[in-house]
Amino acid sequence: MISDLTPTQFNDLAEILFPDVKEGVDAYEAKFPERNIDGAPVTRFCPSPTGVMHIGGVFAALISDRIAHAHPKGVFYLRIEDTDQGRKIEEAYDGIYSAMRSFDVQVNEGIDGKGSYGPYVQSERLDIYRAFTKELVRLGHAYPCFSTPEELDEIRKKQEALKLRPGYYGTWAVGRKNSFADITKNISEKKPYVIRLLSRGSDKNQRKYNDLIKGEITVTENDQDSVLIKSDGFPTYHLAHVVDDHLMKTTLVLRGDEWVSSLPLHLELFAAFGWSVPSYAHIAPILKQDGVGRRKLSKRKDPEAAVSYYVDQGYPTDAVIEYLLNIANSDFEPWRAANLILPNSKFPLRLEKMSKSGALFDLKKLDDVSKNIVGRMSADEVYQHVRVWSQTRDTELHDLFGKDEVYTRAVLNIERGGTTTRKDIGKWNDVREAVGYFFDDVYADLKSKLDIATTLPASVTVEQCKALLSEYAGVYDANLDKVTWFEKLKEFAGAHGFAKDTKEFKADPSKFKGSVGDIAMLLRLALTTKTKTPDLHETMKVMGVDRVSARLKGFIA
RNA sequence: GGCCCUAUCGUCUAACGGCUAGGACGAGAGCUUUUCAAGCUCUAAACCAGGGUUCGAUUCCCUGUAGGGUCACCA
Repeated sequence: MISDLTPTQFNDLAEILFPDVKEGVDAYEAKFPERNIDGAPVTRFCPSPTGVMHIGGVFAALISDRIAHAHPKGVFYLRIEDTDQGRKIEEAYDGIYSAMRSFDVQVNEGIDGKGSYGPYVQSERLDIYRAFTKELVRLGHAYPCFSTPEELDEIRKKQEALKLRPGYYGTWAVGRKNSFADITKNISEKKPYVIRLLSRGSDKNQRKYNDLIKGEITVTENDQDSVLIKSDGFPTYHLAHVVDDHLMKTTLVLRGDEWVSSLPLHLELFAAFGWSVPSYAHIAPILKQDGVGRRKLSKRKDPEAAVSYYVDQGYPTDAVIEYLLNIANSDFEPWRAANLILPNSKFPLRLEKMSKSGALFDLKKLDDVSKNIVGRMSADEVYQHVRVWSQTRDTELHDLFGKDEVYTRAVLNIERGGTTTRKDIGKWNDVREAVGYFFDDVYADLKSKLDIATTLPASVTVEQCKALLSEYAGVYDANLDKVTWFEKLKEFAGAHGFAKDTKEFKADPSKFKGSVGDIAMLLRLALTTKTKTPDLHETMKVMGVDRVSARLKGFIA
């Protein structure tokens, strides 16, 4: 005997518990008909507004989006799960919406007022949950439970003492034993209560379930009378998930694999309602190395867990997306190499190729992916991105880039657009370091800290260097092509006792003050204050003869 | 602890039961008409352990070990 209550009593109970629920479940079923989408997948992303957006959330959203949109009529929607009134944070709602907008996932419903299967925020669906819970009570699948937290605690302690499985199940589910009279009395006395599932399952029954990522998994039947409606009237995740995904016609539930263990409960709930069950795909979490062990990327401990980190650092969204795609399906990289110009949305993502266990987040790899993406961008694209990024994050750089647009674009265009790709910029945060010296104010600042003697060949004095620089300023001709320019530079080197080429120098270093490479390095350092810069010839060309001349002569006081 | 899941270079991973276990990032060495980057060449680097099935096991099965998840009126 599962419950002492008769069907009639359950029916009465439903009315007593939910007297105000007028809209029957049939009305809701009629309101949300099957979608006319030719069997296309319907997926969703369901974050809770409890803090900053997590990179793992973007990962789940990305995969859900790509799987749905592999089909022309596929639907991917956003649903906000704010049933925990204690943990919710008002700002988090906007954080979710803006993250969805800035990472280019295509959200069809649940954002910007789109979609006709809403509301897409759970706190606005309370009447729906009440109607369906009423139905569950009426069917004898749920009951009110008046057990206090203290009583539940006591039950658990007894179970622990007896080395039994903890939980509210079977004979331990004392709320099941309440008579109809007890229940009505408690209600009339306004005792607080929750609504629990009246589970018909047994932990002795196991069966196989095919998860689209994990493959075949063993599920043990649920036998816990889990809470469906909390005492504050809000549903738990479990009830809300089942009702919403049924009503919104979800065909594939993609979620973190921490949910695998509650799959039996969800299966029982779908069965209790008599509904078909969606497919499930449980995603392994993104991990972080922590000492010897590894753990989930944590919002509190790891700055890179928050999506805002990538936006603030100035990673192009495509870089983050492609890195994540690569974690999802490792054959993304070869695909990208073979399809250089296709948007990554064309990549055929496969759930069954996803890893069953969590991957360690690798910032180095992200940087590499990002450098390749930035390297493929045109100077104009880089310019635009930096302008937008720097506006709120580096106003000095923003002003610098705004001052002389033509010059700045020329700077960014060095060694770009040809067959080679520069890989010195991976994120907009790198730009200041990479090209700042092109701007006179930044150069002046850097020069004041520069000790030109540090990289000199031992054979030359600082004064001789300064003289060389000054003299070269007089002979530099900005109109020469690269080959001729370098020929002239070699002659210049030779005229001052330096070897014209490296081999000659290496053959007998004692014969020279240095090689043409040393002259080039001296020029580079004087012009840029850096030892690592793009091609010197192009750099000088972009700087222009006046600037080059001024900088080279600037070392003589 | 119970239950579930996972296990290949440092990292992400590939390999119908069958060649010297492949690639990428990272590390190291080298090449080049100037530095760095890029590019090219090369090097080091892995099948968790033990049984079984099999002509043959990284792959299938069992056990162990390790790691992860979960056991809430949180999601």
